Amino acid sequence: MLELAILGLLQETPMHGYELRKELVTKLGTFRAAISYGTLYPTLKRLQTAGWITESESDPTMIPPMTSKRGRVVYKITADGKERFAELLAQAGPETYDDAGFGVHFAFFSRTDRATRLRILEGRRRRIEERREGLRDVLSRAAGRLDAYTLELQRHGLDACEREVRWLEELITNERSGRAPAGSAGTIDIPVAELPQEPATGDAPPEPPRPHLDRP
Amino acid sequence: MLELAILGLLQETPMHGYELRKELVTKLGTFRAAISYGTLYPTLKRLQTAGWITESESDPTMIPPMTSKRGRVVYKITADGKERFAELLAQAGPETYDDAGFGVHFAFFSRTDRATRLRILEGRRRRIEERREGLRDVLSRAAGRLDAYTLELQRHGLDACEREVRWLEELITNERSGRAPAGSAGTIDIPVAELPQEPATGDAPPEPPRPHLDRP
DNA sequence: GTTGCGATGTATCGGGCCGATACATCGGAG
DNA sequence: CTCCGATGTATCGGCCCGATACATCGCAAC
Repeated sequence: MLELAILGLLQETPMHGYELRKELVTKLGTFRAAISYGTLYPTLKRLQTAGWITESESDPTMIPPMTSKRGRVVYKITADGKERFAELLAQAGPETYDDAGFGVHFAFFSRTDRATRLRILEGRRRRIEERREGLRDVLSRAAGRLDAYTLELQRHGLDACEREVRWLEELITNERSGRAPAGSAGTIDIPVAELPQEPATGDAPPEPPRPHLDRP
Repeated sequence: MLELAILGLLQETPMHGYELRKELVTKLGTFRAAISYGTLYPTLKRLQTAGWITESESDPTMIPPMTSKRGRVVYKITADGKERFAELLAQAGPETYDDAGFGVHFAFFSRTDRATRLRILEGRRRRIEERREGLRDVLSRAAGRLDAYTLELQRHGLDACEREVRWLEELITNERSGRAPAGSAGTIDIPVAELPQEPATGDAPPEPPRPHLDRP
């Protein structure tokens, strides 16, 4: 999970740990609270051992407008790492559909082919629908067994589920009709040379037309 | 966290692991996915070592209509355990306000005094408001830096935050005016003898009048 | 000037929790 | 009679978190 996120961010540009964490927070905001350094550094070490990334001392190719004055340990993705990233992006297991996993995958949707995007969106919907059915069961069957507060909690959970299903449905419809989400912005403003643009599983490249999505 | 949940459920009635897990799932549904046995059993062992609960072989005082035919290891809360539960219920640290922690505390609100309920509700609101502000920052400041999908993810997260804040606000208002939540049901239908009704921190007992809460 | 503080930056440790896995038993359907 | 699904207890490896400990830089206050 974190592996995918790190590989994805390092594919945009090399970074050191601190920057990485900040990017992780802003990009995966809601679904993944903070990402502790106690997770980040061991993971970086793991990725290094596996050969997906390399470590280099404060390289001078740093973009000047970046806040970091003098990087200590800069991490950079390797060719193998890019392969690994593509592999992780395309595959969708059960962990792809839980809150954290879905969030990470979704955050990289602009680099995922449409078929995979649809597969993930539908898998996530299925998952949430199951949760929703469970809550409906509790609310109808066990209504008398539970106190008012517990019921209110379930109701709130049910509400959130229904809302997410509707959101997913909208996204799925848009995908099918070949539109990107609401987006006021386009792709990422990084040197294209960084991205070899390997066609993941042979599909049209992401970021199609993109009109708008009716949201109140 | 799990400690509080287990103690709370065992205060209602003695149970064995399997039952405990099922109750855990239905009562804490949304906020806490499944609770693996790989978590449950070690925790039970820990609680036992600490002296909060005791283990007894298949006791005959089992309620017949219960699904379990023949309990193997039945766990029962001790007097110390009840004290511990009250202590955990009343105290509110930072972990009380994350998703899991809040869910567990909320699920036991009918056994929490009003002052504590308000404290927790407000703490949670504060937490979500911070998350919301973070998302607003990202959406306004970093709008051009992120791709359409990432933006959509943030928007959805922001939406969920705003909704939860409104929900909390409603609950807080209700608490202040001495009402329970929407609830169509009252308290739990367990023998009152099980609950010594110790006044946690000296406050009026929960479950006041309870009219309704206007939800669409 | 120097002192001290907040942001930047790297790293480890203990512990909670999860998913996978392995068993064993019981009631009932085929 | 046999197999299957629900019930039931338990462990293991591994991810991830919070707390903690350092060290350095730029800057503002005194």
